[in-house]
Amino acid sequence: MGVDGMEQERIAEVLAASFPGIRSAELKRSIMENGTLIEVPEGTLMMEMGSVIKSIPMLISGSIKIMREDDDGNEILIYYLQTGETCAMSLTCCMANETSKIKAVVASDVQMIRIPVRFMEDWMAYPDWRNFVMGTYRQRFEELLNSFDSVAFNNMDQRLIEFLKTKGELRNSDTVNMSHQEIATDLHTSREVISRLLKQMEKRGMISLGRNEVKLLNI
Amino acid sequence: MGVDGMEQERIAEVLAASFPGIRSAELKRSIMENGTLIEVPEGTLMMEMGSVIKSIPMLISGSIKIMREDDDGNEILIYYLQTGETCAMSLTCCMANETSKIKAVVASDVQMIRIPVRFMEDWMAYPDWRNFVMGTYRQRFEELLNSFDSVAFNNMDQRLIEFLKTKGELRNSDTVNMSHQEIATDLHTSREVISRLLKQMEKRGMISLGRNEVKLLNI
DNA sequence: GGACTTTTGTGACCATTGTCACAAACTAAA
DNA sequence: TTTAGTTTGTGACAATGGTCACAAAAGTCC
Repeated sequence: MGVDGMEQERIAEVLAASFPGIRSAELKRSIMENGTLIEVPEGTLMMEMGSVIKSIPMLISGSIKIMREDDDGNEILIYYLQTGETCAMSLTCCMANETSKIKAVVASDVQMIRIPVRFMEDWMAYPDWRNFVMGTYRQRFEELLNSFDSVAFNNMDQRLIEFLKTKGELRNSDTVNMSHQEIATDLHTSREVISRLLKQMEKRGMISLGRNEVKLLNI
Repeated sequence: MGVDGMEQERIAEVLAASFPGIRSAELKRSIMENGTLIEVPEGTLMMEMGSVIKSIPMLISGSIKIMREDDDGNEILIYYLQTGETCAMSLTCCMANETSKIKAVVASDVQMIRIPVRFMEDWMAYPDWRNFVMGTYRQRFEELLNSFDSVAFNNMDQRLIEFLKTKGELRNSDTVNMSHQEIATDLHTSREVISRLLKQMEKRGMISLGRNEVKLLNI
């Protein structure tokens, strides 16, 4: 068994660990044969708005930041993709041959299986794959709804609290290592607003501040 | 051939007219046998947040307003469903046995085929149905993204212009018959803000105003 | 240590939106 | 035609957030 064989074995392992819903032996084999296991370092731009989508990522570890951009270059965070998830945009766009409506950047070093889009159609015949795809849609739709809510109904202070909480949970840590400017960009506001709000929160004992660091205390 | 037979014939007709993507004879027959043709008058509350979804609507005529509500009863318009479309929420939720995350109200008298959710799983075996479902998802996701954009990046004046344009296109008319209060509710702002902005737009010759009426001129 | 860059803190001010108050215009019903 | 309810117009003011300006603090590189 050569290098390919070893890679296929590894794919089988990570599939079982990260995508437990995919059980059909035949589907697994097809994923093993046609998917590629790749690693992508933090900061890599994986997808730009308007770019054509040629492959579907199945995330094994790390996280990917999904953002929306407008014509003037303003951007705002929509949500993060994590282990066991995939990109809703990839799934639909490749079926309709549409271009991406979002931008994706690796938020922390990623391991993933990359699937060429041409298999999508065929694999829809497998109930496991259909459920995976439909489940992905449901989750993404719900997360997008939540982000929509947040922007529509909440003030910046509430949005900032939500953001810090989510970041903490995502990294499984009570420290968020970002500059005020980075946070401001994700929330699509200005650095000054974030600095002011963080200072307020510190005074109330909710967090403690350091350079490139927010420690979550009573949030 | 009794009443049922006549209803089935009507369903066959409207299917062909409004859902041209569904071609499989077998699938069509199943829809005819298991769907019900119903009419729902304007203003009917079709779905509340948190309610359990038991059927999928396939829209033949009219339109349905899809809204999001927060805990304090604030609400905001997400988008409208029209002929040939269906509700993304229904599709996913019924598969995952989840409750609705949105509220749906009939915006103008609706004719639709109602499908009990239990057929969803079976019908996914038909490529026509899968494509219909995936296409629905893509459209809904994109529209939700657009609404998100609008709230995230645009001021109220731009959002109001977009809203009026969309309303006009939807009803295929250059007159929007709504009170300022109704418009304000859809955009989740206050009546005064809308009154002021509309007055400005009238001064600039973009619209003309009447009681419960906005005429679109140079918008 | 000194020069430079990055990050944070903050005051001042403006624009947009939300809120309150009240009047005027219009409609419908008695 | 009163009367009551609905819709619209508008001024005043508050709250939030965006922008500008500038300084202080913390890190980096030599």
